Amino acid sequence: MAQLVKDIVSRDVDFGAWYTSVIKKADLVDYSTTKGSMIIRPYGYAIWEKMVAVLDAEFKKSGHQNLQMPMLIPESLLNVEKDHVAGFAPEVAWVTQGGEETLEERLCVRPTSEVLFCDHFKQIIKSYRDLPLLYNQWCTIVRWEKTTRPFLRSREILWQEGHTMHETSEEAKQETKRMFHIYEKFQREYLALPVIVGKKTEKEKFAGAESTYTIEAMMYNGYALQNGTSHYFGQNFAKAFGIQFLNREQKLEYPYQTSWGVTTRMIGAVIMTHSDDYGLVLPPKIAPVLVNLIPIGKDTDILEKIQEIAKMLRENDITTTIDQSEKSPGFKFAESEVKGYPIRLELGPRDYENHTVTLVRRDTLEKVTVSFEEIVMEVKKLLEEIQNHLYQRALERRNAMLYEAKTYQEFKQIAQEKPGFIKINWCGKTSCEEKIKADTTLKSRCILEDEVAEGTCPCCGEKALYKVYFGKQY
RNA sequence: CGAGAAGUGGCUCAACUUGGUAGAGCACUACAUUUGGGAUGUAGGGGUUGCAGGUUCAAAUCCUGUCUUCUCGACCA
Repeated sequence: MAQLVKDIVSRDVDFGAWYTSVIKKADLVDYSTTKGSMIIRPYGYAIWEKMVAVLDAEFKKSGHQNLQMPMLIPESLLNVEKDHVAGFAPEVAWVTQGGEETLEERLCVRPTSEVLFCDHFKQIIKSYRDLPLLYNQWCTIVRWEKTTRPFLRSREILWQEGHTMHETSEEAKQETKRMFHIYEKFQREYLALPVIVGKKTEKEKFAGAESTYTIEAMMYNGYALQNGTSHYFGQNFAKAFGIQFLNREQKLEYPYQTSWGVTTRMIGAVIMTHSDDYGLVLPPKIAPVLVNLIPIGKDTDILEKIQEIAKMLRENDITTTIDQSEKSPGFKFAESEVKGYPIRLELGPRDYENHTVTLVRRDTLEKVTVSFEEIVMEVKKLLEEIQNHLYQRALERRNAMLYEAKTYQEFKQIAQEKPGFIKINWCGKTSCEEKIKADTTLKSRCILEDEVAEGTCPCCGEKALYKVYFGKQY
């Protein structure tokens, strides 16, 4: 049986310490000398590259083009849309000096690029023929967060931000939905994350947006993680920036806008959802290396055979790594678990004699013995099983932490006793959200658009308008 | 940003209370023996104690400031 890894605290004992020990032991990140700026190590960055490859292809398939905008925003430009600046002002970093000279106008390091895009859109949008404009950029942004945690909340954030402009509000709204569907599908199919998609309340929506859709994931400890957003801006920014186009009726009109983004936080979500006390667990579809081959003993025949097997796997598009270090087998097994390779392949003298290898799947740590001929087939089958099993396991765990409360008393009791999300009928008033926050520290996650509210709001007793999930968040 | 805790080789910690030449285990390097769940022996390299200042004949140890990390709030992808 597998042995617990030294220095990894159990996730049931101290979830926070467990998380940081897993990402450190698996060599995903390192702390840098400035608070909130993490070093993403090659193995961690490789996971991000897998995610980027899939999403970028999806964006391009749906007609988006990549570009690169500046990193600095003049203060006057940030100030153009008042809700936007009010929302972001508390967390922007400012450049006030260039070389030895104090700048006449402060420049803010982009916390998001809406205003930069708008400033540019103003120059390039003239006619309905210029629309829709579907842009995306992969970049880093800076938000001066108070509390930081690798992947989940950093000051320098690696992300993707899509910015689009449309002729009609209907088209822009469709774009908003199309993109959160892409996110939802990606997270379900690739990251094996069961997510809840819904609309943010007025209180929680993006600064300057008309509506914000959110992808809410639930971590192992029942905490929520906002794992992607898609905003509909209507004409708010277009009006503030004076972006107009000549429409099909020969009249000047303000275009309709969206933006949407996901970040390296997704890596944190994957870890906090799937990993365990043995270390990292990665869904095969985003694992940088699928099979870790471990030769046992120094027999040349075994080493040659394992090279041959690795080659065979690679020829079948299965990424591999061979652990040829001098470490003992036990060490290699444990290390393989820490790193979260979906499958470990062991080949020792006993196996070699029988023309078999031992395959160990990371999610369940179950072992199977297969003949040389069956390796590729069995590995493919296992990878698929692991991917599905991770999703199913996460789904069951999450569903077991979904609650519904009818009365405020019941709500408070669940909030106090059980981690997870609590669904209630809600009146729609911010004051009730604030009261709930003050009483329980829970915040609204999202409004469930497909569900119809019934009865009254348990908080104030007025007629309920929405079904809403509440939960604690990272 | 508020409350609390902690920073000593890469990691985990000791020495701090009561100032007096920084120590251990793991990791690392070399060689040998080992190899189916974190091997063993021998030899070796590596720190001036987060950073800055102060007190003192003398500071890891006492004082002040500051930075970073962790926990809990507030803020947030």
